[in-house]
Amino acid sequence: MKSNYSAQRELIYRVLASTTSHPTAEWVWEKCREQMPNISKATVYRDLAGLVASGRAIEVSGTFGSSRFDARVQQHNHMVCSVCGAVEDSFPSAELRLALEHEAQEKGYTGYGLTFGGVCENCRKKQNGALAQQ
Amino acid sequence: MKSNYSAQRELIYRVLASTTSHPTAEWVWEKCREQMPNISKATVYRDLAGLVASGRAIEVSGTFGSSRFDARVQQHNHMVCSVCGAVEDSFPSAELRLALEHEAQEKGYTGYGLTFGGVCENCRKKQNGALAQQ
DNA sequence: AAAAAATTGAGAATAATTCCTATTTTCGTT
DNA sequence: AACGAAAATAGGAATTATTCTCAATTTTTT
Repeated sequence: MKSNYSAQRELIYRVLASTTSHPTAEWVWEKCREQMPNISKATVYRDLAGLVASGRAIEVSGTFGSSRFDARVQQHNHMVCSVCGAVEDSFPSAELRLALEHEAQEKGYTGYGLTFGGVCENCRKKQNGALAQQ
Repeated sequence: MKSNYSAQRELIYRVLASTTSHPTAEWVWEKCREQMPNISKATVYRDLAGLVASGRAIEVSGTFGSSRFDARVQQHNHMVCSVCGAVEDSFPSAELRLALEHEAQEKGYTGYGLTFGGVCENCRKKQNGALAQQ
């Protein structure tokens, strides 16, 4: 039975769960080292990614390798394909846009970025193909 | 009069504005080189940042140096301070949360990340202090 | 056209993250 | 409680993304 246990993984989770400060991987590593002096940085990165993949943690405003730019500054949202990383535009319903603007105004924020996760059409096709072959 | 002009800056903007593909800085650089073979990568990074700063472009789902993690996986949003980069939690109104979930379901998305931009309390205090001194 | 200011190119430097692989740990089986 | 296969780790090298430095060039002002 695959239990996925290791002392490192548990420590990393405990450290992350002990704070609400949205720490970086580096910070988690430093904290972990206080209790396990030669835990490797690679392990921290690997296990944090695993926690995210398994839904036990989230990555705030995920980066996808490099920054992406867009000259169309009118407000619109994005969808990042969780399979291939492609970024697509996503245009919100009027209802959603109003709710977002209302929230921002109410709380004194100056702007927002909304990024949905999903699977792009290309990858969806491939997945269906793969499923059909099994 | 500061016109902020340079042939490189204009080319970089034209290249960015010519696509809807949310390119990386690297991609913009490659495209620019087709027309200006020894434009420097540093210039592209610098000028893209300038375009973002001046509102002529946006950075999709902004990264702030390093990835940030959070073990509290219940849905909540974030606010990134545009002055110091601090990440705070932001809890949406019921209205907004419903609108977001509705949109995601409607479009077949699997999740979303909403990050507001703003100025955290700390920096707001400092700004006010700075203003008062002028 | 000269002086001043702003911007650039090129590569070095830094930062963040991933890769490599020999070694160690885990865990079901004996 | 030892065995062995599979999974995970440490540590450092490698890679990737981005920023920095500064002399040279371009643009703007005079």
